[in-house]
Amino acid sequence: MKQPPAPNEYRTHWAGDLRAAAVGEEVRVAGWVHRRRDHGGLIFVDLRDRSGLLQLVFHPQSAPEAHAAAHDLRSEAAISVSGKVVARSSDTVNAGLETGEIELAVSELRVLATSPTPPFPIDEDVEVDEILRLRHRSLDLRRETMRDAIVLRHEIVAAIREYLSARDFLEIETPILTRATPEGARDFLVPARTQPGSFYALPQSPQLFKQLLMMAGYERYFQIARCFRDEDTRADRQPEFTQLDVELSFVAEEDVIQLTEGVMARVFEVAGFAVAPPPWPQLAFADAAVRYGSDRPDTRFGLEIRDVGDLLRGSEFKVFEGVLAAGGVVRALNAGPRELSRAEQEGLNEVVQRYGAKAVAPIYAGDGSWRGNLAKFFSAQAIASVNQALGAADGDLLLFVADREPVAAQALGALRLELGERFGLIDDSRHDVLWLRDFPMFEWSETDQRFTAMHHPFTAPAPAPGSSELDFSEPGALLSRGYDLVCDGVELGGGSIRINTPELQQAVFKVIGLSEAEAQARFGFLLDALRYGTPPHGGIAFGIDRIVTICAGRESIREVIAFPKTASGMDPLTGAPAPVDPAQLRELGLRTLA
RNA sequence: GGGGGCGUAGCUCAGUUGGUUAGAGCGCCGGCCUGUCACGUCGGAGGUCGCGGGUUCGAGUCCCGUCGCUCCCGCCA
Repeated sequence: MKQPPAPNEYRTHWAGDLRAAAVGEEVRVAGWVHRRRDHGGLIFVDLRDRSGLLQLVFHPQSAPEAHAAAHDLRSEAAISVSGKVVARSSDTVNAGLETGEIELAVSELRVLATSPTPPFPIDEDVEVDEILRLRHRSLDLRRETMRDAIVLRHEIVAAIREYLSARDFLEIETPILTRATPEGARDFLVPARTQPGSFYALPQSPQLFKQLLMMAGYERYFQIARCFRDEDTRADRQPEFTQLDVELSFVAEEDVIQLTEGVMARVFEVAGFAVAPPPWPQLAFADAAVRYGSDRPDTRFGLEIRDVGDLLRGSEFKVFEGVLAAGGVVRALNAGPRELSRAEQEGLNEVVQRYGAKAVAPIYAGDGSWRGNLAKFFSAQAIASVNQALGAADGDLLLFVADREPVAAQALGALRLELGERFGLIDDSRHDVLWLRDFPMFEWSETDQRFTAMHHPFTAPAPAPGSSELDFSEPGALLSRGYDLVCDGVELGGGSIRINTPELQQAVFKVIGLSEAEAQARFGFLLDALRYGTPPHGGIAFGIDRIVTICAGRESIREVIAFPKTASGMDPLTGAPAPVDPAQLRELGLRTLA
């Protein structure tokens, strides 16, 4: 701990902070019974507080009363003890314990509160059913791995606050009760008692408020902001999550990126997470889509994907030709010198089929030729050029997917990750950070039959590649002024330069099918504020939960959130969500459909 | 909404082709034990095999349904 505790009737020192320098001192410590070793004569108790563990010794002769009481101690009882710090003899030093050179010879024991046997072990790091852990979260949080994660989370957030505050950023709170947004994720709604039939929405992000703060002249804003999205969860997604929200005025992309690199380099430093010093590499979205089949590429290993459609065009292989004729793509990766069993190949098919691809076509590269039943369809020249593009050597396994572009890209991206993991190509001690840039501004949505903003509709558009003008007649070609930060295949955050004129904002709304009247109704307050000299501004938002997860080396975001929800959005601790009293509903002018 | 995995003692798990009284380790309870630190040692308790139904002489095991957890697809500006 950073400071000793203020001495009181329960403790004078943190148990885990005592060292050999304290030998001879009379101290009092408090905490929980971590483990007890009762020798009949001597009794040892490991006392745990937030600072760590300390061995207590109860001697039957020197402190008979305490010794007798210690015999009845059980795990997780809360106790306070006083005694003398003594040095351990050299043969009883425990090198595995920070306090292992000393121990406390207890003279007085006060049992402050007893505990029944906990439903799962607190003193060892075993896998326990998660719902049980969540139901008894106050016990689960006592476990060292959880405490480490929660402490790390605090240290990261504290470092962020310190770093940004020192650079003139103001932390400003924005509303939790706000207005539903038509774009984006499903909103959590809160019925308004004073206006039956009307609802607040919980914010999906403080996006519009932070832009208004830029319009208001606050120049540099940040917030550790809680956000809410009523969508299905994942290992890296919760219905409520915390983001670091940042916005700056009179800036362009490089300004935000440079600032962010400073913040995140500091975060990684605090977490002891080894990454290369900034500036970090930047990759265009279009390149990432081909080479990694992902907008959050894991660049810690190779197996890069190549587009080989043009090299193979005109072959006798009807599957590839059909896809190419329909405007699709043929892409491939070189899996190296591997032999696939039939079962393994079927497993790879399952991977790509999750993303809508039909199958993986495996071909074994020979010396200037191909083996396998597909080889006969291709000319020697096609084979040679594909071998060259994939760097194929004799015996290498080449995996092809032919499909519509997004399907083939995603499928091969997933295949690449699967192989990287299966072949053990990912070095866990290495961490790669990079920026993704040059995203498309709009995506065509088949379900809605309209364009949607790929980032969000307040992002400033950029001209299509090769053009210098914003041409809204071809929205699909426009790029955005957005940027994402990716680490080890995880999207840690993303942001953009924003639109700063009402005309441009209206033009973007129009592309996504929002009429002027609708735009006025939904975002009138934004369009109005935009008129009054809005500075060029931009910012970024980071998933705090994801940052802590990756820094702590955990598998799930739930491991770094004190009170998370299950995959179905339930909280086993409180039982939320739960039915409410009919009187409450009446007051809100609501009734349930039963 | 869809697909995969899982559900057996307090915890983590095993349980063969459907066949006697469902097992192990840890934990828990009791005895012994003065240098342990995953203490040791002797003894003991502890089970609605998630729930419901079905097939069968017989179901932890097979079938149907259902609930829960989890991973993924869709979704997540």
